[in-house]
Amino acid sequence: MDGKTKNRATTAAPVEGGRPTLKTIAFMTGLGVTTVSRALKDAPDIGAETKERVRLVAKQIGYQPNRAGVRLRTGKTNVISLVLTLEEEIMGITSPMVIGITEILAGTQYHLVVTPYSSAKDPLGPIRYILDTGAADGVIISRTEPTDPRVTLLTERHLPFATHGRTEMGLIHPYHDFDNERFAYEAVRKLVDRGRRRLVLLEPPPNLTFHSHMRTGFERGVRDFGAEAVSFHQVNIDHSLVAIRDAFEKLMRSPDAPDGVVSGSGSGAIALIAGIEAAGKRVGEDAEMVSKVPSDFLRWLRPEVMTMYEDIRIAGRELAKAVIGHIEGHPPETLQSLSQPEFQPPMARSPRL
Amino acid sequence: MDGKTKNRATTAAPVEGGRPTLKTIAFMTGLGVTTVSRALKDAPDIGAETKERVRLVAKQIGYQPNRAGVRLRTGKTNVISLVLTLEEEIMGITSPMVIGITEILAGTQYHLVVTPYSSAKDPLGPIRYILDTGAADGVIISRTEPTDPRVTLLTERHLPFATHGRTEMGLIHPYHDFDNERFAYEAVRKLVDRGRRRLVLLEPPPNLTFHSHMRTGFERGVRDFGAEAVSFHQVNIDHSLVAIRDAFEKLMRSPDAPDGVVSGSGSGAIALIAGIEAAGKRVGEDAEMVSKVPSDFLRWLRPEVMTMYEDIRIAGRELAKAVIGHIEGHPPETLQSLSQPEFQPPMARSPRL
DNA sequence: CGCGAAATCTGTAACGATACAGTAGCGTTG
DNA sequence: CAACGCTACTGTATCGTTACAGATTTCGCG
Repeated sequence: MDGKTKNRATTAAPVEGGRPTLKTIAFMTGLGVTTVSRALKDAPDIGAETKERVRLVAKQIGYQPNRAGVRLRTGKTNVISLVLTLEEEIMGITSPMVIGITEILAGTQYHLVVTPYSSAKDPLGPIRYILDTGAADGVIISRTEPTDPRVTLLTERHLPFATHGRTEMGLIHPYHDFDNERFAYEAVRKLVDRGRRRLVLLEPPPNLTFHSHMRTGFERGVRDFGAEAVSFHQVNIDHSLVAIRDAFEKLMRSPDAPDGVVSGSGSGAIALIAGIEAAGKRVGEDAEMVSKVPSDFLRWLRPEVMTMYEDIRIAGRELAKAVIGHIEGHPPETLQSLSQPEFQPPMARSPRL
Repeated sequence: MDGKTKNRATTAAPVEGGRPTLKTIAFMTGLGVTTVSRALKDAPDIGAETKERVRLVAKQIGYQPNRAGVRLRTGKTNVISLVLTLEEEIMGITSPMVIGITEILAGTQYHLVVTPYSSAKDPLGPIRYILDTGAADGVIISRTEPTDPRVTLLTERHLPFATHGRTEMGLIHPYHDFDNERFAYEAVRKLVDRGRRRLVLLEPPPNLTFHSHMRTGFERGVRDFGAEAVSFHQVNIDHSLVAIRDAFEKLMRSPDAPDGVVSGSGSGAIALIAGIEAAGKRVGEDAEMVSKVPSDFLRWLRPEVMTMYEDIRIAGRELAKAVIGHIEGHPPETLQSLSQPEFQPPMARSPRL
């Protein structure tokens, strides 16, 4: 047919109707597939005008690279995996976490895949799966432990990740954390300011890193502000609400009963309140309470409890930014963040009523 | 070298160390790549013994098909996409939903990808994206509307999906729903049983299908049990807690004040309680309340509120099963489920204290 | 005028899987 | 015994992309 035009776009006109590929653009521009590919990546050996032309056509026809093609060829999955325990949390912190992560990923080519693992018996399972199958370019993990085998494994195998919570392995890696030490310290200050002296802490489970953070803050506060720590290790925030309530009711009925409580979780606080009331006492009178919360229900329903808000959505955002930074090769020490607790102001009453 | 053995496994010995592929198995068994592929899918034209041998080797070396390879060749993504609004819900129903879905997917080859869309302005955005890029084999959507353009689009384009909530388009499709009509009806019964007569409903936003379900149940209850409906349409469960509280406080201060409340959401209930109390009245005395809840916080903190539990985790499971069923070609009418409300028993007090 | 370098562009092979169109071997049948 | 059909297996092409190793053209410069 046309003997003049070099037979570019190798085989023939691409089948119409389907989704556009590099071949489509190659055909439309009269360029080679390789050129188009390189033009779209802004490679240095492609002419400026050509790049412009390719970009224009690509945008016009709504070209989007085929993820499977890229993944097969390069190994890049463009996937971030959020690894979760199925058992995780009564009071969904997963919700805002997922939302926060996707907010960041929405501006990128990354997709979020949720990878669960059942029961604490095999936390390495999903990590191994991701490593073995190359399922993701980066991983976000939570419930971080001081010596966390997942962190070890991911580091060894050079898979980028970010942890919600810190580790204590002398290993610098991306993380986001809430300053739980500071929270507990300030909580104690608040209670002492209000005349409370005999304090208890409903602590995180001992295996997680922020257990010691919170304990440290609590104990430092108790020392600095001249209070007294009442022992309460029978339960932690991972226990059922019923277990927490029962244990705390018992404590409140005993001669050791505290007059101030710091709760490491919002749902734990609910159980503590129930325990106090089951013992026939009143929150805000017989005992005052400060709790870390992921929402503001408690503030609405029990304004007498002082709360510090931990914004999980922001945590999700920070974690997403951190993994991506890690993937892009930024040094891990620049990918760490710690968010500071702030007391929530008392509930605003509507001014106009 | 060995002239006798036919040169099977086409090129040469696969590079060691990497992850096993069909080629690896082909090399190990001395079969062709095609044979291995077909053996693993239990194709009828492969000998029983050969299949056995291939399966054994595959299991031994931990073969897992490369998702990108499959996806590129067949178009099957093995992905289910959960489409969410970023703004969605204060009280995370996303958490248990995600958990429920992954519980089901864990037993399959499917991965869960969370695809968000910002603001209600473009609910079709993510759907189009998935359709255009072939990003998933199936989709789960929520906040379903009576005439839902997403459902129309997905149906037209034959992409399997399941909706959380029903539609009213004369179109049979997979869904899971909570029986909100029944909930409201039974809620009214409960209130009337306790001597309440002037009732209000805090309703879902009018654009969602379950708005009319809940209203219908409410109104039918009001008729059947001889109560009276007090108008309260200024706000719905999508409004801010502050807005709900203020509106309800106003109502409670007016001569029209109701003595019974049905709340379509747990967080809404919290705002209603605040409204009642802001008006100087008491929940359980001046007005009684029944609420649908996704957790049991309310029961712990405000046992005077009667609650019906909607198990979102189960919804997640049902939806996952439904999409997969749809993908596998089961008729949609067999992929519909409706979960029945149940009153929650009053909080169990610990017997041993 | 010839030659090398620079600037652009290109074809081929490969990633791992599968659809498709075979082929080889063997027993049956007229 | 030729033709046929069946069983069991195989090679090739292909999905969309990119790495790599050219190829072509232009231009400066001796």
